[in-house]
Amino acid sequence: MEFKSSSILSSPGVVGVEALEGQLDRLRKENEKLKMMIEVMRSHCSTLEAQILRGKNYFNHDQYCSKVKRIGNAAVRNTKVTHVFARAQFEKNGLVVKDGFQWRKYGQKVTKDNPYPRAYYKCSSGPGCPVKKKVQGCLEDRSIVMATYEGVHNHGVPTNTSTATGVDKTTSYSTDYDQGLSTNVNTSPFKPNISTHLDLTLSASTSTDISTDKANNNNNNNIEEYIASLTKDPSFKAAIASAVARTIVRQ
DNA sequence: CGAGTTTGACCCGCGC
DNA sequence: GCGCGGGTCAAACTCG
Repeated sequence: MEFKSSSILSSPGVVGVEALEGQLDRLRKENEKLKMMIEVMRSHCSTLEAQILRGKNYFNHDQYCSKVKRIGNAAVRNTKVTHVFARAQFEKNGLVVKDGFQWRKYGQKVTKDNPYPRAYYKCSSGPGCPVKKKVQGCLEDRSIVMATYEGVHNHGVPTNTSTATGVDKTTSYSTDYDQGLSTNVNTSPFKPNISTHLDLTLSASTSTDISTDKANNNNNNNIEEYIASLTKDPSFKAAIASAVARTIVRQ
């Protein structure tokens, strides 16, 4: 995108108050156009973010809940069910949602409406822990997965996380896990306290610690991913093209 | 050798 | 009643 402000200001031979007022007026108009473009971008960012958070396919929370109810598993009905949208981390074993617990995989299925396999895990952090977890990738963005937790841990969060496999050594996982993540199936999983534990949204504002280099890198990665996801959106491109076209027409 | 993963088979509930 | 699909089991396999 080409901005003419600098060229206007630096153009030789422009003298006098009228000329400066003319420049100021043009700059104001230019500023208005840029504001409008920012507004368009903001509205599309909100739309896109809502789509990602509400979800398509299994990321449509209502559809997912109705599906869970339709399955009608008694065990599921009687236990606490939590749906968590999380940014997955690629490891040698595939997509991993790092939540501080140790999980043992006991099955994998390819479901009808999603080509990415759904993995089934049991908590192995504590003896006889009844908690199960299902993890399935998103159709449109493999870096995002939906994890479904069933049940309540009969033990605390493992303290020696450095020895556990699939454990995020950088995550300080407190005992408010259940309060923060174990929401009922009918409640929204998009609570602010969730996003402080898991990197659930694309918003850079969810970062809780920007004081370290690592956090800054994560922030930059988030912004890059955000930009990448925006540029993939055809409606976003159309909006930008429309705004640019209007700017050209008005000049 | 033990712990974890993979994967095909089986079970069970639901919709038609 | 039957077929479909999700969830679980368990034997085989892998890895440290």
